[in-house]
Amino acid sequence: MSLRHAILVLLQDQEASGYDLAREFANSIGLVWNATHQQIYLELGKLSEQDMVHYRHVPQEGKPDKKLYSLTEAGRTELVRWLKKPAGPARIRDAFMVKVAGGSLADTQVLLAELDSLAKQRRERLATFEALAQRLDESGRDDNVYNYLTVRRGILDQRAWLQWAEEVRHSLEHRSADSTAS
Amino acid sequence: MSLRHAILVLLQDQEASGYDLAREFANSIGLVWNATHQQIYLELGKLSEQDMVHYRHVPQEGKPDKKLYSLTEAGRTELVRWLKKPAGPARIRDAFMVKVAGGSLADTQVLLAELDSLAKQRRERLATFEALAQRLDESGRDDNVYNYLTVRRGILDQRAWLQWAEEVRHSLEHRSADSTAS
DNA sequence: AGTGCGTATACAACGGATTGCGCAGCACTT
DNA sequence: AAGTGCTGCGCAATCCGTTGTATACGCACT
Repeated sequence: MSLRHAILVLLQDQEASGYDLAREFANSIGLVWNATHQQIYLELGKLSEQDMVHYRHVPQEGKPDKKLYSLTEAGRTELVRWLKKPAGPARIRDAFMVKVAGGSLADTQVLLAELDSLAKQRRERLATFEALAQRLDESGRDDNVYNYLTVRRGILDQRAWLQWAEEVRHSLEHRSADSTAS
Repeated sequence: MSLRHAILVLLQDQEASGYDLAREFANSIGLVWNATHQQIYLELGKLSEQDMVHYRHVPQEGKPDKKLYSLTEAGRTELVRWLKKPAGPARIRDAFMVKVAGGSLADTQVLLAELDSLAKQRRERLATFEALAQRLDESGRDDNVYNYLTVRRGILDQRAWLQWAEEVRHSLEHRSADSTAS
């Protein structure tokens, strides 16, 4: 149970709407913790009931009204409490990796095609993160060290994946060349 | 819904008990897909009802009896079907990363201690994977390319994390030196 | 006029996942 | 003699998460 804490962390710097949070989860933080808007709205509702967050209603023109959430004292206290206790191990669900593990039954061409498509997404993400890192580096590095470190993690992650993808491609192409030749 | 497929992949090579699978999920595959024994037993039950897997009861001496599961034809067909359709995006839940992102509210010493403990685990895992990779490399590389690639992923992942950890340590130590000096 | 996209919020239903508990025997240590 | 840890299986409750659906307005495109 800790989508709540991810939300509290995001609200720590600035107030945000559910929609804003959803966008952040889809981008930067999404690499490390993901959530859909339904989940976020639900959790914001719960947090609000428990007085961890507070919102003000902001009418808008041309756009639907929104609710801007911010941390309450109780929310900040809860966040500090959570930060102190050890985090659980990281969990991942990478379906593509499972497919590679079961690769002997798969069609190599299909796997290669999927690999390319995933690699493309990763490269785009890498570019986004690198641009972001540079911007953070140029402005005050000290104020947002934590932000910077988060982005660095994203960069290293993408690079590691892409390097692995090269190895996979090499092995698979080798294999497919074999089977084509036979 | 695809713990089922991870299980089918594991059963593809060899028959295994629920307990065996749980160990595999805790180790090698665990980096990419995790599951507890309760989940595994439940899923094996469902798979068995649907005739995707089949088990034989094996009495043992000195240990509890066990059920050794293996794929049926239907299970293999389902696996092949699943391998063809594109995998969803990888999902992660890394609580420690969330903590780093919210680091400005955290106690630097606590974070550093946790970083060390996680780094230790990662280093151990890295050693295990590297040993495994070497063994696979020495025996026939071609038979278990897929297995080898899975392990490679684990290695690259650990290395990327450890590199990131170095960056984090550097930043945090810098910070803590500042605050100690002031 | 109709279609699709972006902003913004929300409910309902189902299924997947975690947590807590329980049983059972053997081996090894303290 | 009691405690700890490993092998092995399983149920029940609850919570988390996904998917589907809904509403509402403005803007741009065809």
